[in-house]
Amino acid sequence: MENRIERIKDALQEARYKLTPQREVTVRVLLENEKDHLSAEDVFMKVKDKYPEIGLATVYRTLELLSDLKVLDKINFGDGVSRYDLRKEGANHFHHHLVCMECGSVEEIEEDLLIEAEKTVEKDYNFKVLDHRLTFHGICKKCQEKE
Amino acid sequence: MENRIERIKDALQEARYKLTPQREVTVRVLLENEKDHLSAEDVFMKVKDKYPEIGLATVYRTLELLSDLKVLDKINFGDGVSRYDLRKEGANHFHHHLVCMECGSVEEIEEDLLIEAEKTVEKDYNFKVLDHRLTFHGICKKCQEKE
DNA sequence: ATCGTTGCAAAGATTTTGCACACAC
DNA sequence: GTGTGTGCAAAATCTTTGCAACGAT
Repeated sequence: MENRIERIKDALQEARYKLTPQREVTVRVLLENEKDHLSAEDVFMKVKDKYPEIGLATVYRTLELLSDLKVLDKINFGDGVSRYDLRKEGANHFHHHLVCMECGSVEEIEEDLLIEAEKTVEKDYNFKVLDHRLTFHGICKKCQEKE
Repeated sequence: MENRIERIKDALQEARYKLTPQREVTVRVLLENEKDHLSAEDVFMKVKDKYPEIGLATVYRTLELLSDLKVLDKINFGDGVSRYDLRKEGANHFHHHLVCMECGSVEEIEEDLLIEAEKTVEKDYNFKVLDHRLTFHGICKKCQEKE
């Protein structure tokens, strides 16, 4: 945990930004809720518990900054809000998501399912792949069992 | 073209909705700009050329309706707006996209790259896949040649 | 006459920006 | 001191909703 904060601090400093208290609290919230795909508003409320003086704009600015630095990925599951997802340590590909259409739960998959698909795209379409987004929509295990 | 409008009319009527003039103009605009991933505002402006009395709210309502009927897919490439994409005739999977990070162009891929990946997800994660979204981010052919 | 549909305007929700002040080096 | 970073409020953007009027059956 502290280790990962250090890495993020390094990433900020490399780009000449500081790890201010506000930014550190925001990062901690993201680390503590790594599986939850928080919206900016979600992050703001959780940060506010630990650091009540913070403003919403600062949270937005921090999230945008961390997205630019590729510490975070900004994702969108089709409801009106952007959500933020920490990039895994050393992961050079973005992980995939399974979104349940019944209960709305989101599961993450680390396994890279796209190795072949990327080769095809590079070869057949002359497109240089740098990143990808893959989301499956369907019914999760729990909701299948309910029926 | 007329053929496809008839099919969409059928889809509407099956769900007890009418193909009003406003809706028809909207559908025509979508068909004529099938490759362009228009935003609601884009659609509105193009519809307005043909049917100046239309209101923006009607366009939004039509787009939402057609999305519910699975005639359209609502997609989001990370800029602030939702875009709408006609589902291909008889396509039971959503096509994929190649988004160029240089010039912003969006290319479509019809080929299904996810057959194996879906099997993996169904088997290893017990997740029943009903649909998917796959977008590759990278550099398109043209922009690679420029460099 | 009923009921879905529309246009307009207003409201809502999310995100961004302007600006004066605070803080670190 | 210089310049980045912050908080607040206002603005901007995108989308949805309320409501009276319209139109087809």
